[in-house]
Amino acid sequence: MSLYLHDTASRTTREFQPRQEGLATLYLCGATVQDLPHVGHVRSGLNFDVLRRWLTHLGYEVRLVRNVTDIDDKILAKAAEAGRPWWEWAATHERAFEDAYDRLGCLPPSATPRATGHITQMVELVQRLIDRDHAYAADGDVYFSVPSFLESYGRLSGQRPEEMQQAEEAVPAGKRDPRDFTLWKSAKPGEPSWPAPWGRGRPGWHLECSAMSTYYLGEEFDIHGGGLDLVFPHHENELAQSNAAGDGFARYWLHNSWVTASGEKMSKSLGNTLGIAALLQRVRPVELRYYLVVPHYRSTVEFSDEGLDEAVATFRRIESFLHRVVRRTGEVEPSGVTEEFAAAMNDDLGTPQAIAAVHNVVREANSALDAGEDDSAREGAARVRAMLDVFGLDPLAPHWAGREGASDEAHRALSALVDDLLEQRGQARADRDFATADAVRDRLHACGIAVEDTPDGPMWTLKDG
RNA sequence: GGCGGAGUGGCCGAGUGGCUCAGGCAAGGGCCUGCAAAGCCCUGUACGCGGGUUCGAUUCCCGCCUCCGCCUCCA
Repeated sequence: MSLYLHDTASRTTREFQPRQEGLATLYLCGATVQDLPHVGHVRSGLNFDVLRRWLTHLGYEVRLVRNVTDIDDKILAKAAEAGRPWWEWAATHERAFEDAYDRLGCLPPSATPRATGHITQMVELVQRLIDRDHAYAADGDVYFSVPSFLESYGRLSGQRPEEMQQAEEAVPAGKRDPRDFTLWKSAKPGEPSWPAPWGRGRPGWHLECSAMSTYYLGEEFDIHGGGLDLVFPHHENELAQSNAAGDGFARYWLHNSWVTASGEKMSKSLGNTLGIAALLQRVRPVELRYYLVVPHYRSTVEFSDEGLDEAVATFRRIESFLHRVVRRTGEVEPSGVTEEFAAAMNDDLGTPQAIAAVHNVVREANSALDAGEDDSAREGAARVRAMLDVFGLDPLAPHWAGREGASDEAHRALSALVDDLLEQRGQARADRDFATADAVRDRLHACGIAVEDTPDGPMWTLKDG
């Protein structure tokens, strides 16, 4: 059973065959660090984090490079507007993105290269394109010549070059063809610039990804990922410039769909974005991750509070199952995933079916637990942990366990107090003094502590939200 | 105008030419429980509209409607 992935370029689901046995190389278009991250940005990072985890599970060594675009028009404009240095603006937002990825449990990529750190590689690439007559300099700007590469331009996005609508009104003087795109922008007064054979300037948007992906992963690598909105023009242009320069470039193109709000794509320009920080006031990071990671990566997620609440309830069902097993029978280590789960994941990352497989195990193991079949319940829990780990959602994994805020000392103190109260309640129950017993429970509840009676005795948890 | 995606039971969301058509949430009934919670069991006659192909279509084909995206910065 092998992995199949939907490749945007061929519009088919193809068997994944890495360039090199046992090694999977991935390049993911990360953020332009011009603003704070919203759910949509993070979904992309999360979707590819799950792919990376699945590839790892399948035994691949994974090299994942996720870039940081830290120089572009909007960064310069927004920084100027705020009266801050552009590099500080970029660094500030880069940290916000890193923090969001980390809180949501994304494994760190192998590298997170910045555009500004790879000007040399970009200049080299532009020179190669000029040498091959696929690019030309005009007044310090350098453009990629689309007509010079017509035979395959448009292949990725399915656009025909002759059908492309032109933004005629804004065609710069130096462009020979309106479809040509900028590789290098000549320096403007007050803007950052770097030296180049055509004069000082800064890179165009698409250039960095071609330069950095091949620098880290080789002239041909396995998977190039990003949001669906990058297919055109960003990825089309990357592909064109890399192929034109003679590089094989990406062998599979994967694109995640986006998060919408009220039916519309969430984007900065529409102003309908949902910030990560605000959402994490409402739900725990692991719960937000569940919400974003379970829908298929190529399906649109229509964000809704109800949907988020449902995800929270569903995740807690799985989580409380694991806690029940551990409490009853002791620590459980992850074992393997079920066949149903693996089959779903191998079919273009069928996360919805895969999570259904998890639920099936949870239900059966819950029954086993009720029936006192501890071994069977433990086996289920071990599988559930393994499967959740592929989603980055194992509540017992170090990343999530013990992250609930309280320090160990505070937790110990609280635990002692609560246990004391629960003992009083237990005595009252034994005396069939239920008024007192319920009063204790109500009191704890008012303090934010939920108490549940189980066959193994009372269990308490901190309520959140 | 060009290219692409989507419309499934109260809701979210898979999937398939017919056989009981995932899973979750919500709802109702039951078991368990002092109560509550959790858990387990049972309950849903769905596939945008109109044609066609077929013994049989939600699933294939044609047309239509609606929504969304890309073609300009965008995860």
